[in-house]
Amino acid sequence: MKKHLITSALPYVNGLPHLGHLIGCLLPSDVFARYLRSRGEEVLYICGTDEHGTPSEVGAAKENMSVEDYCKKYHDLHVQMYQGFNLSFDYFGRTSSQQNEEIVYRIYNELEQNGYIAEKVTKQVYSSDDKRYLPDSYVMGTCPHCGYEKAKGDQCENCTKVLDPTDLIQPRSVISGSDKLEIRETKHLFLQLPKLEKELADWVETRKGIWPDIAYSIAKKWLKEGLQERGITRDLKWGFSVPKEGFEGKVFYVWFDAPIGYIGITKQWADERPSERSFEDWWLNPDNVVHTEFMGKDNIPFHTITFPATLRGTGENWTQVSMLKGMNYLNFAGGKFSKSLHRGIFLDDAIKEFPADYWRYWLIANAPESDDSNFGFEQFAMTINKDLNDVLGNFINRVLKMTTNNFGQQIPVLSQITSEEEELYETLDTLIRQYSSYMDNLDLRKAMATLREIWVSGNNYIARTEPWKVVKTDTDRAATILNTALNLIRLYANLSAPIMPQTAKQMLDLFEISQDISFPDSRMSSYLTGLKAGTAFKLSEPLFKKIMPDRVTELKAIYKEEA
RNA sequence: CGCGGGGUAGAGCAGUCCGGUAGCUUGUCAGGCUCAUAACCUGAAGGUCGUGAGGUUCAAAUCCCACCCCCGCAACCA
Repeated sequence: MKKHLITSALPYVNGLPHLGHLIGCLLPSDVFARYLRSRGEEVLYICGTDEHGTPSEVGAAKENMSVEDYCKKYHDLHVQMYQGFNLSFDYFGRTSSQQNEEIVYRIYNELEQNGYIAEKVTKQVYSSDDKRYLPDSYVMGTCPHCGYEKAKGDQCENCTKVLDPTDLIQPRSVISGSDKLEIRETKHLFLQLPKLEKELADWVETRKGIWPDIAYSIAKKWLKEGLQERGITRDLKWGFSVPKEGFEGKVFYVWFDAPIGYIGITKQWADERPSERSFEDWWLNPDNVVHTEFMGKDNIPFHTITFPATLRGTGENWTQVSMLKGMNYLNFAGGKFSKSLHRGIFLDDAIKEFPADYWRYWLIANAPESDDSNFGFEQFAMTINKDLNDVLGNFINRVLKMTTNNFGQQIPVLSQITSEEEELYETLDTLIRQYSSYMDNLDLRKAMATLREIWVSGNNYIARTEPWKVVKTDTDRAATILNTALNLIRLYANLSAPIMPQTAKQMLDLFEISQDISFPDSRMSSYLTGLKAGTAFKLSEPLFKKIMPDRVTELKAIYKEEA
């Protein structure tokens, strides 16, 4: 059996993550990791903060900290928030780690030896007041086409024309506002993507029908337009220094070392227990590892083209991505979430308002898979109230109470199975097959619709069999129905656990025996008799609380969601 | 003529690849039930599938053509 390597795109360390980051890659990858573990698969789930680059340097300067301290501070905040949402990383590392540096140098040296690295002199904007080179988007000025005064050096937001920093009238630094800019010539290293194009195109072709359309078509687009050589170094201080003569004072570009970070972070994980773990087992073992990557759509080119090309160029037999899930964007009140404007719902606020599982369920059930989707508190409340509270929560509550009132707090005896139960088994066997097939294919919204149907089938069963009536005339029959219904709670816990780990645990904890999460691998006819008669259970508060209309109004005001 | 995604009941979406009486959730209305959290179960109404009295076809949401609208991306923004 192949083992599963799962990676989530690495969130940039600068600033705090919001719901868009959560649904873009972190949460779906966690759900998939938990799902595979529940099926007994061997899983290594890796993530971490992406730390190098200009935004970190600028952010640190703003907060008057060293870049090292700044990154550490925000890395820790990320960790704290992801714990709050129960993300089950096997390791959450950092791209600035010494292990990542080792891997970056190893890969760079191999690329160099194989002739995939070239030197090239480029022109860069240098700001003498900031004492640094400026990336194109850090240069601001008046657009020569439309006169917009806040055009950036890569593109004018107003007229959308693509610009070069030298096109701008009255250019100035975004960081300091200084206009003391000059164009300097500077030497950089470039990865020769064109040399790898043919090989890459053949490989991408084999991914047709396996990757989602959005990923395949973006990769094809780049290949169709022809790959260009790509700079992999920058004139910055914060990063891994370039180990080559004449490149002193320069560092590798963040987009070169960030994806390599998946490997570097795996090595961080392995180095904790070197006697039993090795990163080679996962990253230099393509025949035995299935690698699934999760990312937002903006990241797709880097995961389908540049990173695979980088690995291929080394000549080593790296584990390549097999499955790839690219997500569209989650919008808020019709617009984008924004870190810089603090627009939207950030994770620290989200967790204060509602339990993590509310967010996890809503986000997965409404994941932006085929198109950008929108977050709104009204929709959120509706889904939580209906699906979680009414359908699932109420089912558990009615079954527990009815049983308690008639048989006490223990599972009653299962006697004669009837056609009602057989019909239920059959319905569930079909739905569970469907559910697992959607999960295997990472069709998250469809999987959630099916999970909901599975919950509904329990209410349906109770409505058809009417145990509250039957108990007056036929105690054995009522006991059988409630025994089955209580077993459904255990089923629901195990099926829902990848999405709602905390709630699932609460559900299993109702029964006073220790149980681990595991996906039902047998048919319902035997699975739904798994909890034995006589097993004690607890009564608890309802698992979910409704979100009332006045609360929705309040939330919309606090988070500035326009109607 | 830059590229990609999307435009299907009030809202949110599936169906489009491989043409064949338009489906799901929510909301609305009616009925059932009264074990449970004003919950649950069943049924009904609601759509000329962005536009084109466009093309192909016995048949188009689905294939072809033209156009319109929304969102995202455009390699130095992660």
